Amino acid sequence: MNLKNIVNRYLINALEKLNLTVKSFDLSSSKNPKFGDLSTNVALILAKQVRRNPMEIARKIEQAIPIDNSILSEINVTPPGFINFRISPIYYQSIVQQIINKDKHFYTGNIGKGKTANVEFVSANPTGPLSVGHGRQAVIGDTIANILQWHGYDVTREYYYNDGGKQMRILGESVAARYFQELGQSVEWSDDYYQGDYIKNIAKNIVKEFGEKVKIGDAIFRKVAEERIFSNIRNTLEYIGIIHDIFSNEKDFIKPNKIESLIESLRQKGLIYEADSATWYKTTSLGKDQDRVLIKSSGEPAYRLPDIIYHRDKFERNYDLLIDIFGSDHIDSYPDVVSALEALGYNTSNLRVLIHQFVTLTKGGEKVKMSTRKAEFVTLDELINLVGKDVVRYFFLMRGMNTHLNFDLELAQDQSEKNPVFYLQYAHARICNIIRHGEQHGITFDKNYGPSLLSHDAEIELMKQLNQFPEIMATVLESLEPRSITNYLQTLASSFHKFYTECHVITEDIPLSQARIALISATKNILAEGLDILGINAPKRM
RNA sequence: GCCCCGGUAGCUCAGCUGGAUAGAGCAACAGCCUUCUAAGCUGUGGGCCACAGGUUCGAAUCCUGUCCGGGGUACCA
Repeated sequence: MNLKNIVNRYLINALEKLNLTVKSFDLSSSKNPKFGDLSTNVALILAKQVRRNPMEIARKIEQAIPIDNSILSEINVTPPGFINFRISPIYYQSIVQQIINKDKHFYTGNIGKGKTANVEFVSANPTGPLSVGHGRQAVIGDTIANILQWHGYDVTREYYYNDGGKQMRILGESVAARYFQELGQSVEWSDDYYQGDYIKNIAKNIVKEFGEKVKIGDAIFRKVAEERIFSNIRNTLEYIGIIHDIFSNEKDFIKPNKIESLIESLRQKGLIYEADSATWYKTTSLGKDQDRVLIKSSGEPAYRLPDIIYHRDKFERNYDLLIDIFGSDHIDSYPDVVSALEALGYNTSNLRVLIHQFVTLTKGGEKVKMSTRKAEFVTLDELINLVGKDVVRYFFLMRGMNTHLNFDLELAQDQSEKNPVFYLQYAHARICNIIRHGEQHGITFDKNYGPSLLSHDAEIELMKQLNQFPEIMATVLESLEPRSITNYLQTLASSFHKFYTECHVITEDIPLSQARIALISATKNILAEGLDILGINAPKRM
């Protein structure tokens, strides 16, 4: 059981003894160590209810809590009515043992045990290489999947794409145009065409593989382009450690019978009408300011339609938790998908849609506009080559997904050398080095070490941080914001570096050395565990 | 117009399910390596938490309004 639960129980017992009831109260780590380790506002909340002085109530509660020296060393009350708990070093010392003994509490959660989850992310159509913008979503999605796995979920990583739409047609035409240019023929060039060099390369390859006799409108242009681009996308994803379990193709969801059945279901709810020879979804009756087209007058489905069918399919697959990760361009359309699913009778409370803001790229202070079609973008590959996989992942994870991430390319490399990710990795490598050093001097880990020898301020502080890990993981499962993990690992690493400068591990004092080896081993385990969740390497040497 | 996000140190950002003195990194300045990795540690300077109201014992955090910035608002996906 974790520390908070233990103290919480003390409080509840005390309240019962005093015949006090309260709906909810806060028990959290004290921001200022002066006040102890944990503080609660329960007396302040109660004061309002019973109309009495909060200090008076706090003192009563304080007296009703027994001091158990293995956990609590002190309780005190401070104005305006906080009750503060100081935790016994004995408790923190026991944390190190738990971590070393691989206590499950530190290595896995049980909330998702026996449950399934699906995380849909990236979902870029194969019209060009992944950009830096896609990278943010890719890394966030993969890490959220890791977080769910840590909590016991059986996670499916899914990539949804569309290779049948207008954009793909233009892609094929763009390649064809380059192909004929390559053969020295003059072709009509449209501004709509994709302009990146990768298009030229694909065209050159078609010349090489299929010769010079491919005709205008041949399906080969699009087919080869899609294959090439898709394999490139997969390589890029693999490059930063991401592997999807399922690739879902829109084609499988726009079959006539599926479309008809969906339209009919919605029509029965009075949400469908025809106008201007198109089929409309009456989003105004669901609070939107305008209705949306589901089937264009040409008879083709508009993109919302397959999205709805696709999501219905995911619901039918009966996951316990569905997560969609979209860029902010979806902000307006996903509520329509959700409302349609609700209208169809699905319980959307187990669907979580996470919207992240786009990456704003600047080059020497000037904004770089990103457009796949105009080939104005920086590819994810280029970025990874520039700064490395670990930095890319960390960079995208350390900021909240609601921030408009500002990324200056000229500073990217510069910043990477001072990047906080090295701070974490360095802590891990340093520990490995100390352990090696100990081995060279015949001082190794001994499970009969004396935990009570760990009593230096820097040691206590480090143990306190270790104790936080499961709690951080629990809050991240709620918020689905990986940045809490990066923030936590920073403070953990900081506590370790401080410990390192103040306490020598390998010394002539063998018992103390062994106790400290236990402490740094536990620290190493948690650092590695955290980095693993982030998909970042924990190096043994740097 | 409508919707979503943001506005915290010179810069990039934490902190935001309300708590006690607002933090980190970078940049600037001053220190610390004859013993485990200086990619580290210690210290100094730097803030009307955009602005104005409100709720509260208590607001950077919640509510309302204003201003500024980013994005979205297609019978493109």
